[in-house]
Amino acid sequence: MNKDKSSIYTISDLAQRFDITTRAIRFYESEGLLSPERDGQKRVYQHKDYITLKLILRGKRLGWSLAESRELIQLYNTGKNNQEQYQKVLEKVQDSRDRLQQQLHDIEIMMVELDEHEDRVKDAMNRN
Amino acid sequence: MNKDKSSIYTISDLAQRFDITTRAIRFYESEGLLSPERDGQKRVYQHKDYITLKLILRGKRLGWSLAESRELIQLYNTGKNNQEQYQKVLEKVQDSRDRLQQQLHDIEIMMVELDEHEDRVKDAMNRN
DNA sequence: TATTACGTTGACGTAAACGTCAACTAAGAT
DNA sequence: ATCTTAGTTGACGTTTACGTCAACGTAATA
Repeated sequence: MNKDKSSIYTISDLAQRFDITTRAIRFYESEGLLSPERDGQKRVYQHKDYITLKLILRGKRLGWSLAESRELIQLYNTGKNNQEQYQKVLEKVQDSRDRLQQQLHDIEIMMVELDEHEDRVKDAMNRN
Repeated sequence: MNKDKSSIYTISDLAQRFDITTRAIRFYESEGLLSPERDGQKRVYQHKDYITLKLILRGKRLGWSLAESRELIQLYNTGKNNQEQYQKVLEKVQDSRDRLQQQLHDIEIMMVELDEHEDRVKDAMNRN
């Protein structure tokens, strides 16, 4: 547990590392997902902010809205045993999982249908 | 291959079957994804339109834009061997597949972290 | 000291995919 | 003849997640 100097980031540090814009990071803050410290007027990000950003982007990949990710983040931030929040998040995770299941199914069908389509097209060509 | 009478739908028939609004269906048409026939001014949908709608919604579940789904639909509609279009669609399917892979990974991590969080919280409670 | 680089706060713009009226038409049912 | 019940075409509104200026502050550098 060493307080590494590298655990301090500027806003553009984070932007680079996550390949997002500083505008996005500021927006997440304005939406209550991040709350970095300040040095004067400048934002200073710590390791925990890095972690939070990782959560946000993971949520985005899963199709979560920022409001949804905010609930997850709040769950982690308050060290409390908020069963209600916890259940809500769990449900959301389950939803994502269900959606993934459906999508896997969709992909399968799409591949099959594309194959069939190719077969038909080639068949039609050979008939000439 | 019987031309079943049930393969004719009104716009609200389709809306019900797919649990979407008629507004959405008209919008898809205005975007060039559907082109139903008309009986006077009324839209009349056939089985092929039903199929197309299924494609659209499958695309949506996979996170495709309507423009992307339109390419897929055009591929199917022109019975031609459009290799270029075919490749583009194949790539898109592959993209979706890659995204799914990443999402599965994200879900796993999220579950683990939620578990860990719960453990920590309960641990803290037991220390009192 | 002037320039450059980076940061800040507004404020307005944007794209996608519809939602939500409003005003009108056409076909049956009463 | 009138009332419902769909359906139609605009047209404008809405949401989310930022993008894109503009105008300004600050700090290191030439």
